[in-house]
Amino acid sequence: MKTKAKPAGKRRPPAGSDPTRDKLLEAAGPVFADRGYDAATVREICRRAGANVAAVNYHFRDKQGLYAQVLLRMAGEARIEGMRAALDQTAPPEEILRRVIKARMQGLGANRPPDWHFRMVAREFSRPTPAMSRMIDKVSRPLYEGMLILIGQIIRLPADNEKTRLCTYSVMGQIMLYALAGPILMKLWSGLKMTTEQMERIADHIADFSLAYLREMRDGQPQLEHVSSSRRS
Amino acid sequence: MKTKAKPAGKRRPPAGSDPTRDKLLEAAGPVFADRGYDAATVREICRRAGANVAAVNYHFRDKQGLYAQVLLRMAGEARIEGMRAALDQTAPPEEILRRVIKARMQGLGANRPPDWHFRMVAREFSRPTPAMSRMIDKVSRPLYEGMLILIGQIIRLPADNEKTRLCTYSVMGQIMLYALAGPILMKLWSGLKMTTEQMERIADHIADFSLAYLREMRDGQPQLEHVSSSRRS
DNA sequence: AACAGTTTCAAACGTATGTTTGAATTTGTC
DNA sequence: GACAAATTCAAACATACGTTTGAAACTGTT
Repeated sequence: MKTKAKPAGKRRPPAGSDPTRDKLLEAAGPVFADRGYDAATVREICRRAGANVAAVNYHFRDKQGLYAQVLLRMAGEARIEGMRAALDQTAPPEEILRRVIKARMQGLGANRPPDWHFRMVAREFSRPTPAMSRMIDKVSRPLYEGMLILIGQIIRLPADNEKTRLCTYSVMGQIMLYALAGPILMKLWSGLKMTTEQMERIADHIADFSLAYLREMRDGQPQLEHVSSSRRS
Repeated sequence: MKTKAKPAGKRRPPAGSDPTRDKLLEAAGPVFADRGYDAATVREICRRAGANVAAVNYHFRDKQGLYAQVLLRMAGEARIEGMRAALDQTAPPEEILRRVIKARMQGLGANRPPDWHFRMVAREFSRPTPAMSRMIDKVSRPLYEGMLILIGQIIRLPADNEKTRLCTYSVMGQIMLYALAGPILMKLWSGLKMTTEQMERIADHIADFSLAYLREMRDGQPQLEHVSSSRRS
């Protein structure tokens, strides 16, 4: 006999708020991010939420169900739609690259997700979970592939060329540093506030830093002669 | 009455090998990396090592002691001494930068640490542990600061200038992508084998990618006029 | 106020964990 | 082989975990 679940709700109007359920979701995010799914305990989550441990089963069926909702909620709050939109625009490739970088970095500015999002994503690198992997894959693979095409357009190489991939990784690495280790970088450099203006500046820096090389690649600068010849293959 | 610990050893000669202890350390690394300290269980580690659960207490006093030794061992196997050496060399700054990058990327090549090292480091971002933080700080802070000075020399700005920091982060981000997400990148791009030759090539790419911008900064290219004027302040 | 549906609660349940304990086994020295 | 130290073992211990359970409390409708 499975746990008594929350009924579909027929007698009461769909409640605009479900305070206990919301409090559980709020509390669960940071706990899962800190401790990972296995070591996160229902009791700790409920302690933080001010709820009874059975509430998890009532509202979410079980711990797994709570985790899934936390991920869903997190995906909904991810600030990367702007990258998608920027990639879809019609503009010179260099300009699109700048906009993509800006969109991403703006998602890390004043209105960035809470720190526990950073930690949750980092955890994915250490222990991929199916639920999390699906979420990240669904969100980030199209972006990755879009970037390959974009960088390829700028340097006039196919998207699957080694150089295109390496350049894409170089751009992504710069972005990911902030996306992944933002809070840590802020500790390392007290001047890093990740304000909206600062992230704007950083985005411009990353774009400029990257475009310096990408333009050389495109223009076949003398020091890149060997690459220039391999471009025809 | 605390756990009966492994004696200092007086009657037997210092054993060249301590098979159970070694097996525990071998087994513990991946388990701690996969599950984190809290969720990693002594029983799982002992199951993998083919040892009795009390062996952890006997050889390492407790779970914490085992973890500490795993970290120590891991630090010993870190392949970043080459970066330190390269930073200390006397050569043109650009050449040193290339060598530093090469040294680091070579540490990720054919003889790179086992995958669980990557996972262990990633976990540090999601949940810093004092022991791990000390280890990483001791190892990486001097490198970080050395890089700031080096980049500053190349672009002729002070080490604590914002631009110097941003450039340093841009270089580090590119490196860290492979250092942190190497195994994941290999899944994403089947052509990435992380062989010694390939990592050599990637290192050269990162150096070239970065130096394109750094040279512009140093030479005060026309599109960077505003930066050119702020260099005097 | 009665009623029925919903939500919360405390205790119980079955299972798991790190550590301790005392005995058995192993090992090296004489 | 005797002996003592070292190592391993299984069971016990105290604690903790996610889930279940039945009752109490709450809530909205009539």
